[in-house]
Amino acid sequence: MRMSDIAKAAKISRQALYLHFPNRTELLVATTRYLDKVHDIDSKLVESRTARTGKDRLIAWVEVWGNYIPTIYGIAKALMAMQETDKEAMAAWNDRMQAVRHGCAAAVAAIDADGNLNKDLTVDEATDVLWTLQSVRTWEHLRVECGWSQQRYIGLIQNLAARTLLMDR
Amino acid sequence: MRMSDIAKAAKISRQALYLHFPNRTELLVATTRYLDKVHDIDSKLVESRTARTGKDRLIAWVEVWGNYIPTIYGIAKALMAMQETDKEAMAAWNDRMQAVRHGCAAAVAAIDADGNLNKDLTVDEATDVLWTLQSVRTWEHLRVECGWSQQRYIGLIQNLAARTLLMDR
DNA sequence: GCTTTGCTTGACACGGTGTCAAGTTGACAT
DNA sequence: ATGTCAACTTGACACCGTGTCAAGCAAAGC
Repeated sequence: MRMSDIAKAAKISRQALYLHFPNRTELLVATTRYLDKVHDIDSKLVESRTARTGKDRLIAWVEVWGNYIPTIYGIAKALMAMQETDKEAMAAWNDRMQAVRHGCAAAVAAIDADGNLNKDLTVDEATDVLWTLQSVRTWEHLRVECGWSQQRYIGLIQNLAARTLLMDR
Repeated sequence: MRMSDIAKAAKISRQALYLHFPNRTELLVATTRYLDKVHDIDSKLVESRTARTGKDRLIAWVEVWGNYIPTIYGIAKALMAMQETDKEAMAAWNDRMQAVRHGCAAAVAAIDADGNLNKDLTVDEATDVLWTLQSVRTWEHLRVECGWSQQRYIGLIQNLAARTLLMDR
């Protein structure tokens, strides 16, 4: 997606884009912010925190974030591609991914509070594992490379996360 | 890594590079082939197949491939970055990743032959899951983003793969 | 001594980003 | 109706990295 493509789609000149956004990176970042607002992701995340047990919360969290990935995937891919060259893009993307990590940490904390966390893992390790399983790259691999359905993806990650993070049943 | 950087490192002119490789993609692809040859990855993979049980084979396979990732990571990253724009780079990378998938499939088949495969998963699903856990992106996420050591990474993936693919103990 | 091979220098086209200058258009106030 | 301002347009250009082309050089092999 070049600036000229975006301009064409918006039916303005390429130069007019630069009147609104200083550069490509800021345009992409602004778009993610806009998507977050439109889809009201924050309130959905809060909902996932109302679950009673840590396990339920984990399942809910995986579903909420996992189902949000498809809506941001296009932008996410573009932003990830710019990370190598653009420091600002990197910072913006890392910032958003840290927010996801906090979601993971909250779910892990809830499990731990139940005394239900797999004893092989520290809280930090468990958070990293969940964060990795929930990453856009993992979603991309299963959905795009492996051709899985969204439903199957969600089900697998829930299963994987439960098996890995919860104490042996 | 620009062509001029590579030329400088090789102490030849940028143009001389084009006398040896038609373009950047082919240079990168040739480098992966060279690395495979130098590190003799094939024979290492064969070794991992001598393990007696499916589980042992899984553990060995995760270790062999997981420890090879660091040596190809630089090239892999460059090749992955070109996938969006360059069809040839995409084909080359996919080809190599299919080889990894075959390794995953072999390990899963060995587990299945032992009658030890998690009944929630088909052979194909199990292969996809292992392939995802073993992907360069997952390695990158844990080692670079999360700052894990190589040893911890290997241990986790072995643990995760065993917990997910093997029948409940 | 002549040819071939592998390299060099230097120039240039192309595509994409970002910048700059000058001109157009329509809304609004006076 | 006139002036002003904001939003936009067109068109040009610099920069960077890839890939191409031409001409020249230097050492090896016959």
